[in-house]
Amino acid sequence: MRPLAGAVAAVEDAGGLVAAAVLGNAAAVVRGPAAGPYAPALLALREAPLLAAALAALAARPDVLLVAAAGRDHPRRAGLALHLGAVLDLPSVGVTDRPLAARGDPPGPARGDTAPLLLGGEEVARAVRVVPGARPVVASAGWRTASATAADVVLATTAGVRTPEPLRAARRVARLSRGRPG
DNA sequence: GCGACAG
DNA sequence: ATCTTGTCGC
Repeated sequence: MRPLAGAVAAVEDAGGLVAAAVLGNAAAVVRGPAAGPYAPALLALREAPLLAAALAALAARPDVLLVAAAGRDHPRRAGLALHLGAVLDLPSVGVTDRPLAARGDPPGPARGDTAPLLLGGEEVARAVRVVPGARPVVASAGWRTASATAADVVLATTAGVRTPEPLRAARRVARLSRGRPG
């Protein structure tokens, strides 16, 4: 799994979003209206269309897609990260600050320590300690990926900062093109 | 004041 | 998500 892509959406204004996707040095940005209002567990209905467009605008396809949203850690086991992977037919991983529906004990204090996050007795994500002393990150299993893989990807794309590099890059691109004409 | 459920 | 203030560590 070499090429890793990251995708995030930022708020442009009331009802408007800017979606950014990055793959190595390449980046794609798409701006447009949100497909719907924000509602917990229904994020895909709001951001999936624009994110899919941004990812489709990328010249190459990644081996794994990282999305700033939940994957299988979702009431219906189908968060935005899962939707995007399915629609684009790409293995995907979800990364969030906190679990949406899954529950579990916190991971150990050392970088690399992980703890399972369960939903109905099934492990759907893993709490990952990326930075010692900082809150763990949630690595959610996505489209065709297991939570262990999600945790591996998160650790492989981070060093001293909690957020995976592909997502940081995408967020930066999105914010830079926000608030401008075009 | 209470609770808090991705972004 | 986004904004802002304040504190801490390197």
